[in-house]
Formats: sequence, C-alpha cells, structure tokens
Amino acid sequence: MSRERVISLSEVRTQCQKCSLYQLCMPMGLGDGDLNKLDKIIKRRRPVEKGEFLFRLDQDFSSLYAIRSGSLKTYTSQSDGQEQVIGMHLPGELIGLDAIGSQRHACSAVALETTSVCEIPFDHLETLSREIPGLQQHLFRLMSAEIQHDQCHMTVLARMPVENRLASFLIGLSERYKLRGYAANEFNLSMSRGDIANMLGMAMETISRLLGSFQDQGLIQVERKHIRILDPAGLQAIASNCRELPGKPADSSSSHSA
Amino acid sequence: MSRERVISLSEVRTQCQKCSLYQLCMPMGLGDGDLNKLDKIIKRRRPVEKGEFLFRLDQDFSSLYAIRSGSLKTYTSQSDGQEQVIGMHLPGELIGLDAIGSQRHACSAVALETTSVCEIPFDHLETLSREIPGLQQHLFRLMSAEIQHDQCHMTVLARMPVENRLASFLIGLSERYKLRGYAANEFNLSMSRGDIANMLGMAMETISRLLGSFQDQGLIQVERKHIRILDPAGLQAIASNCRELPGKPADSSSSHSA
DNA sequence: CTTTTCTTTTGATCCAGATCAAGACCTGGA
DNA sequence: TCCAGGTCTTGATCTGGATCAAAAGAAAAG
Repeated sequence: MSRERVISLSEVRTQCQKCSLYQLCMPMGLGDGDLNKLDKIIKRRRPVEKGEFLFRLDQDFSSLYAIRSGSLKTYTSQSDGQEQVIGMHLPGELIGLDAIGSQRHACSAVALETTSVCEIPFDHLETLSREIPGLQQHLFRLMSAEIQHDQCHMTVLARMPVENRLASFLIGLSERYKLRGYAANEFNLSMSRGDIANMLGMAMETISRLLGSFQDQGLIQVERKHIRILDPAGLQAIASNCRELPGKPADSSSSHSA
Repeated sequence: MSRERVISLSEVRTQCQKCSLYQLCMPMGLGDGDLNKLDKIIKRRRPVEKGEFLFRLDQDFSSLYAIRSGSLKTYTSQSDGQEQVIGMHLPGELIGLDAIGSQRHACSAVALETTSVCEIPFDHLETLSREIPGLQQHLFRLMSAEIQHDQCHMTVLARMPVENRLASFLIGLSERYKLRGYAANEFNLSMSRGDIANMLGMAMETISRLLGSFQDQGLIQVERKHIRILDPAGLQAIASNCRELPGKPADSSSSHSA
C-alpha cells in the first residue's frame, strides 16, 4: 500500500525527518526507529490542485491528512444548501480528526492552492500509536488542542463584534505562520474575502470595510490578498480573544484552523 | 489512591458495570477483565453541590470526569471579564477533554444541580488505553465526536437566526436525553435562560420571547424550567441544523455538550 | 407570613451589521 | 489585446435582535 517502489532504508528513514514540519504534525521526541515506522505507513500522493477536493462531506473516512505545503479550507453544507466554512488549514496541520467518531467525513476539504499532503491511514496510525506511547499521547493532545481551538472560535462567534472577530482571525493566522517558521507579520490570504466572511459569520462587505478601516488606523497594510501587520499589539488589543493558553509543559505545538 | 478500603473482588468488578451509563462514557465491548482494570483507576468522590466547581479555568489538568447524575455547565471567562458558556453536560458525558493538550483547564465547570461524577486520572487512562485497544479507540472516537459537535455549534452560531439556534438546542437536548434513556420530549432545563442565551450567542430576552412564540405555535409547552416538546418534527424543521451524521458502524454513542 | 432578591416576561427603542445596488478591479481565455 | 466572468470595494438602506426599562413571578431568607 504505502511503498511500492524499492528504496534504500536510509531513504525511507529520512522521508519524515527531512520534512521541516514533522514536529508539528507528528510527535516530537520519537527515536529514529519510531519515526521510521511512522514513515512506513504514510502514503504520499500527487499534489491536490486548487479547487480539487481532498475529501468530501459524507465520504467514508479512512485517513488523516498532514499538510506539507499549500492550504485548504474545510466546510460543511447545510441542509438548505448554504455552505459554512469551518476552517482554513496550513502546512503542519492535520485534518480529518472530526471524522474518526462517525467514520464519515463531516466536512469537505478543498485546496485553496496547489497543496501537497501526507495521507495517514488511520487504522494503521491507531495500531502504531499503541506501540509508540509518545505517538498516542501526541494524538490525544492534537485532538484536544483542536477541541480547545474550536471552543475558542465558538466564543468569538457568539460574543464578539465584527472588528474583534477579524482582528482575532488575523492574529491567529499570524501566530500559526510564525509557528511554522514563516513570517508572522506578512502573509498571503489564500481564502477569498467571501470565505473569510463566511467563516467568521459575517458579510463579505463587512470584511472589506474592516480591512480598509484597519488599514486607515495603521494596524495593517492590505493589498489584495497580501496582508502586512504593522501593529501586532494594536491588533491583538482589538482581538482580545481567548488568550492562547501557554500550555504547561511539553509541546504546545498544535493549533488548528482559524 | 483510588481504593483505600478493603473490598471484595466482585464488588470492585461491578462498580462500572452496574452503572447504567458506562456504555456511554466508556467503551462498549470490553471484557470483564478490562472493565475491572478501568474500574480500578476511577476515583469516586462526593457529589458536587449546585454552584460548586468541578474544576476551574487555568487549573492544572489531571483528570477527565464522567458525569453519573446531575448536570454541569462549562464556561470560559474572556479577558474583559465576560463569561462565555461553552456547554451543558449531562449524565454519561465526559468532560475535560479540552485540557489534555495544554495540561491546563481551558474552562470552568460548575454544577447546575447536585451532581455526581467519576474522576478518571488521565495519565492512568492513557496507560490503560495502550493495553486495551478498544479503550484507545473509544477515546479517539469520543474526542472526534466532540470536535464534530463543536463544529456543528460553530455553524449554528455563525449562520443561523435566533429561532433556529434555539430549536436546534432543544432538539439536541432531546436527543441527548433520549440516548441516555430519559424521556426525549419532556425534560427540565437545568440552565437558566441567561445561560442558554449566552451559550447560543443571544440575549436572555430573546430566549424568553422565543420560548413563548414556540409555545404559541404549539411546538412546545413551557412551564418555567420544564419543557415538553409537542411537535418534534416541527421543531426539527426550524432547527434544520447539521443533520446528525448517523455514523457508519459501531458506536455512535457519544455526543457532547449542547 | 413578609421582605428581599433573583429570575423571567413583556414592551419600546435603537443600532450593528446585513442586504441591496452599482461600479471598479483582476485574471484568464481566445 | 480585448472581452467575460469572477472578486472586491463603496455607498445607501433596512432590519433582526440587542439593549434599555420596568413589572411580575418564584424562591429564599428573616
């Protein structure tokens, strides 16, 4: 399944190790042997082109996907046909966690640009995580972090006025980019204004106006999809969201969607 | 820690088994031996009285809690002091999952009435779930279900007008009560109007008005905290929320908070 | 039983942000 | 190079639900 062509052991061994993101999507502190095992179950697949689906709502669940490059959005379709964007996902993040329980995808994942992912068959991962304690622990923590993140997003949606929501979104994005080694204060939005608005529970026009207003206030600089954060502290102050719990010990790595 | 007094083996063995809810909070299909092991790590503790905290925001995480009877609400406090109610939790549900990642509670849990819980030290549970495959799988599924539920709630908050939110909440409650063997169409709200409003991102006055209007429409009958659903289908139609994914195979048990 | 306090209901007003409308700007295809 | 079909911005209006205000029930306390 995972490895058809014949390759040297050292080549196998380095697949995950050479990925600059493996500490994010997968556990820290695994020995070479463990990493090797992990590597063996991962399927690499051709990149997903912009607009293509990685998986679709209601499809049978079999794998988690770790994003290596590019980005995707996930969304559900309401019974009335309306779409609801759930999240935007960056390199180093793991998607599909919500489908484990029902064994069926609860949302669709579509690439926002050319995106490459590692496919991780979940039954193999489950087996492996029984053998590798650190892996099991990491998975629990990842899922927990996702729960915490979603609860934070619920809070944002329930209480905050639109300004705060958008600031919160931008700060969140910035932090996630930083975590993965990209520039924290300068990045490209891969989602359209419409998608961002949808995700934050507001109208596209409002996003447009707010970006303009943030720019006028000297908080950010916008040029189409390109965002530069000029005043992170000021933006943070507007966001004033669920403070990122520093997390006590170890990882604190993960954080999902926006 | 968990068992100071001397008791017979058969007594130990039945603690979880005799609990009518163990299939919900803990895995189905465990043998007696496994159930016994599980039982050994669970601490019973005196009931939490109404208004008492089970745990508080920022407190160190050590255990999950399975609710045996009663109910709790969980909520976070914003930096501005505002509370945001995250969920209401019923017997058979497991709370604390959001704290695994950061090792610190991301919300406070307070009893809405006298409530008894089983405390499950998470490090023991983690160890045990390496030994018992079914347990590990169950935990993954529970956490996944929680993620899915939270995403559903995000959708409700982001898109739906107030009518739909409340209908959705009532239907959700009804389903959860049914799942645990209580009457599906007649129950008591243990949260105040204010808490419900807060959780659904609206004003208390709106809840009040909507309950009245639902009653006028003959959908429900309200008497203070007591709710009777007269027209489940009609209410469902208004809710029109993320259809409960039937889940493919096995469990489909869990579903968390409202 | 009476008083105090908390919760809920009901009514009147107001406003944040949606919706509607139209124009400007990209981007890609022929 | 030009055209067609997005995507984004900007302005004007409208409205769902919040907020304000006050009364009416419950429940708890004295």
